[in-house]
Amino acid sequence: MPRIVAKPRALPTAAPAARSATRRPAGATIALVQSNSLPMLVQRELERMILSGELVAGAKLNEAGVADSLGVSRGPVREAFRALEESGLVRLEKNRGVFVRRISVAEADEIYEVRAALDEWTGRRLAQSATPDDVREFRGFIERMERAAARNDVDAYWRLNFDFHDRLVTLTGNAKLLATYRRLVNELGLFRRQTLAHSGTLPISTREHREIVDKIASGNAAAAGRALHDHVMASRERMLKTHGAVSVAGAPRLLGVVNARKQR
Amino acid sequence: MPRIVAKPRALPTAAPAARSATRRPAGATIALVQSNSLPMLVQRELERMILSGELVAGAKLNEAGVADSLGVSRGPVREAFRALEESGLVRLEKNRGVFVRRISVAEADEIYEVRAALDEWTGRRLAQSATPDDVREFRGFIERMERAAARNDVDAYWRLNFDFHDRLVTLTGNAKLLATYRRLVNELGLFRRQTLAHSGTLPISTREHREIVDKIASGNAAAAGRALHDHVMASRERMLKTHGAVSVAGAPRLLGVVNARKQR
DNA sequence: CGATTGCAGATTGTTGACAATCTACACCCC
DNA sequence: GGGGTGTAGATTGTCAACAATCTGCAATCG
Repeated sequence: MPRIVAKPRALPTAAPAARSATRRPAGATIALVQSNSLPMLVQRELERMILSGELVAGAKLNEAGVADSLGVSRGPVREAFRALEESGLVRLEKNRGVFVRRISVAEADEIYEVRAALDEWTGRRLAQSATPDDVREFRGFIERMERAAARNDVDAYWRLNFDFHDRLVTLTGNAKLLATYRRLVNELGLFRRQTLAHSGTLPISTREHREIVDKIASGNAAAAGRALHDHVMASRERMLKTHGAVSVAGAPRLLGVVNARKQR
Repeated sequence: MPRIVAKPRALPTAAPAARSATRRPAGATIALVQSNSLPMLVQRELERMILSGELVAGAKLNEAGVADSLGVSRGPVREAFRALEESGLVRLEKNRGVFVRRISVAEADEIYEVRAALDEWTGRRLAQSATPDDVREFRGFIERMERAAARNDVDAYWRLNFDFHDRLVTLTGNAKLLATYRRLVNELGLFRRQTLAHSGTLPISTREHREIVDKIASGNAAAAGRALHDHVMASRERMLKTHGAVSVAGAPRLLGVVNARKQR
């Protein structure tokens, strides 16, 4: 198993500043150090590392190692680990260590279903509350996604897709929904071995996106909700296909789930 | 503000057992002490105290105090605090302390909306996957709820209602959905100043519950989803009413939310 | 008399050290 | 030679002490 060392200068520019505390750069960040404790900083840095793929799923996180590389002691690191465990990004095994969580196909499948439910609600809400400006912004996203798809830039497409969906949920104005949604997407991020990697599916995804925005713009709540729901479930199907899992036969939406109990 | 002291013998029966570790009762729990670290125990105990109302919203939690009363040092307590913060039950203020979170009406409102989305999905799924045994179990719940309502036992009713809904989500077989649902309900629990307190609404709630089970039993996914969605939104309305908040005029379902943006 | 400043006590943030546990490797016995 | 056993090293769990920060009160000055 690969011993995790983490970049030596991951956070050292921030840590000393927080420690000396007496002298701060200038009239700069006054309330910034207020809300940022050491455990918070460590948590955020580890989260960044995990979500960026710098720390792969299954990797072991060494307490002392992380503490050293970040220039803090083990206490704050342990606190950060607890928070990350609760947010679902790492798994704690008593006396064994902490590991970046590995999401199984079955679990990813579950997450997709929950996401579909949240996104359907998002679509319904936006169909009623979205302003013309909002719609213009969404169309801007789609335009950029089309350009990215045209030049087969999967990375850029992925990022735009991420931002597009995040923005949709944000504009519902429901902070709790956004927090819930982001937690799920983060966990799903642990799983993405480039699900929509092969650029063949990009045009399909783009068409679905356009459908979503059109339905939102039309003000038809039910239709917009259905469009978003189906889009997420279609993504789920694409995921299942690329992972060779036996997809439930039939239509992707609420069919063929007779023995759902089994998937525990 | 009331200084929290917590019951002196809150956990001491468990703590020493975990510490001496050499001698365990009998051939009893071998793998139990394996998975239960001190921070986990503290977290669970504090969670229980908060959800049971033993610690009221807004109360300050003293690190040393909690550590003393639970017979551990401050380290595990701090780790438990971090986990509880991430799960949304407490709020950490740097250099000020940790406080049991206080949920505003606006936030509770948001949570109800997210819950409605999840419950709608739950209803749809159960309409397709629930077995006759499941339906019988649900009807059992309703029967008991009716009896509790008949004798105006609001506490018993509340507990049954809680278990009923939890069981619904559990039987979908989607663990991630269940975890997400419970997190939201926990946070909502911080808010319950007996929303359905006055027993007048009990018959209404019961009628809605029967509707839900009937629709699930009928196998009509869309109708079951709608029944659960509407039930949650009706609960939301009852909550808003008892808190004197200005409920959005009009039908409770997806109407009159023209300026949703403002509720941030 | 009101506002500000300084101080004392209490509380939180962080650290390093010690104890318990696990892992891996070498050794021994059959 | 194979399987079990014991020990050394490394890693995690827990703790107590030190440093930094905050809160409340009292004294002082305008």
